[in-house]
Amino acid sequence: LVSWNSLLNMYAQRGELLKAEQLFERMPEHSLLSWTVLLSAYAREGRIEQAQRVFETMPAMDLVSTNSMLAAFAENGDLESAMEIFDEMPARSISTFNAMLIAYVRCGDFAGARWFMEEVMEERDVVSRTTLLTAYAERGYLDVARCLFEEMPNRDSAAWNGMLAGYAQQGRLEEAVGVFNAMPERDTVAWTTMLAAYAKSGDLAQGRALFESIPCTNLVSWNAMLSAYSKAGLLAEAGRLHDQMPEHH
RNA sequence: AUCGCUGUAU
Repeated sequence: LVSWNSLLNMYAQRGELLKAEQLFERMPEHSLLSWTVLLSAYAREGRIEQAQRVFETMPAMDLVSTNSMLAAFAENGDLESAMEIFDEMPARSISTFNAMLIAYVRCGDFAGARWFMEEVMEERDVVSRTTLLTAYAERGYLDVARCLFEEMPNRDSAAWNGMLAGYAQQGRLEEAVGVFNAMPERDTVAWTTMLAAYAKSGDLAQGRALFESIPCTNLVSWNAMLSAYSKAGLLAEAGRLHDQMPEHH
């Protein structure tokens, strides 16, 4: 059953809904976990009604499955439905609270999000703070984002990447470079974000140089480089690069 | 002891 579930989860992660559905039906038995994976598969594709149907059909629910349903509403900006679930939960975890934070920021309710984090949540973690950080950064409140970043007791790669992306997306190349250089370690997300920052500023040469030095590329980093060329109208260069893309990407 | 839930890149 464990291996059925892992395969099911693999399809779910990739968004291969049909395969996930077929596998789910073919499985010899379903554990609570199988149901939860199916629910998340629908949620990830934005099929809220179907996720909800699974949620109602499931023979049992636990904290994780309820969190998944809550997260689905949250991602969709349905604060009301999210709250309804939240209020009725017999037990909550940090993921529960963090999902609620998403519900607030997806609604654009920043004051609500802050209030929730500071007054309602009994504990906050790096995920909670990064959620707020990126929400502010996306809206251009980079100084607020920076404050949240500075005040983090600990920063993981997503926190660093979130701050980096904030500057990158707002076209603040200098600050982006500053963050990038200050990072204790850089994963592919960080490299790709920095590449996108150069591309956005029109510095394709720097972008390309950076791209060449990425230790471990993936489809996203290739897409970033390719679309940088395309957007600049350098279709020939894009085509040349495209042909060099490794098969496994 | 990474089979499921929350934050970051195109």
